[in-house]
Amino acid sequence: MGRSPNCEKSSLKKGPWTAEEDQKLIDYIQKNGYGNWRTLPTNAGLQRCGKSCRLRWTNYLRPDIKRGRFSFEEEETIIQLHSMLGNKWSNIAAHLPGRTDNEIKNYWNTHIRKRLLRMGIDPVTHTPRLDLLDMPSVLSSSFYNSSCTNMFGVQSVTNPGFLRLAASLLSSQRDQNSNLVHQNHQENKFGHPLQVQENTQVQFQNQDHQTLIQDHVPSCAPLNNSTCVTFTSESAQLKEPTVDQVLPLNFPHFDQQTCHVNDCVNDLDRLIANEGYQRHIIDPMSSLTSSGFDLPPHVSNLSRPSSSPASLNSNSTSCIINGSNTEDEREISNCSNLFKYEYQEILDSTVFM
DNA sequence: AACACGGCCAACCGCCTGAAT
DNA sequence: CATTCAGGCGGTTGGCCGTGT
Repeated sequence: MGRSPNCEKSSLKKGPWTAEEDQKLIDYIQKNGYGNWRTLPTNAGLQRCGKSCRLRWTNYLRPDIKRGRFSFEEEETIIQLHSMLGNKWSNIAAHLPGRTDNEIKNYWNTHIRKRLLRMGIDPVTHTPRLDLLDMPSVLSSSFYNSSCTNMFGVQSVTNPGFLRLAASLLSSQRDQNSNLVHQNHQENKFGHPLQVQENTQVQFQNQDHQTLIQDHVPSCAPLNNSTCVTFTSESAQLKEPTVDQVLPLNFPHFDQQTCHVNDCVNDLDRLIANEGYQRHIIDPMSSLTSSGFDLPPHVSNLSRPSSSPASLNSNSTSCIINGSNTEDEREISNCSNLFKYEYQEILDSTVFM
């Protein structure tokens, strides 16, 4: 004979927990720990199944649970891990301290999954939804055959640039109501006042489906000298965003409030070593056109180096930047270099969006 | 003000695996 | 070794709540 049943008592309560029940459970676990869920309800004076107590504790009452909105970093982590692990919520939760598998699962189903679908990204495979693309033209293009197999091949599942783009776009959508940059004057880490241009609402609409992305695009520029990372919005009136409109707000290493690049050196090395980033930037326009790819209008806009944050030079790795001191120059240089790598990845991805 | 609708999320359900008996 | 269950997991549900009409 095996064990005797424990959770089949009809007298056991179900449904929402009361504050009194919560307190009983908390008090008991604080005194005795939670080694045996089977006997816990009886010992704690609860008319609940042990399983119910365990769920209540692990998903809600545990003191180390983090509440509130998911951060951009958490969202990006979820997307990246989900692309590798699938619906392994407990494994994903193991990488997000304070978050429960249930919470992550709920957040995925109610937020991320829906927005990925709206963006035309398959939430299961993390690739563009093939049913929404003009596949004959894509597959017949020499550009696809020569340059972008990573978008639909095996590598596409973990393509860091694409996943980052997806996370960034999700974040920008989420944050648009959060008034991220609504002050007219702010200071960066050097004490320079930042000029925040009037927010620009940009729409991005895919011709094949009704993806609509609204984005508030700030522009940060110190007012009093030439040391700057300027995010011009010269194409603010375009219907679709250019690279510099997409990146500054969503750039994962970039602190919008302070115009500070976080952990850029380590990240640069990591990106180059592990994620296939290159130390040079291609000339997007010539590369695409020479391979016979018919550039859609918004990609043409993306390809203009002059619209990039630090005057991306298509023929070299250098940027035209003026700085007032060493720290500023290093900061700006790191920032602009990071933008180069992102720029190329974003471009690769955006061609198919 | 009342109603309908949809989003959110805590809690439950059902299944699987390893351990206890 | 067979049986049974606890614990863990992913999927699903139902009630609450905010928003739009």
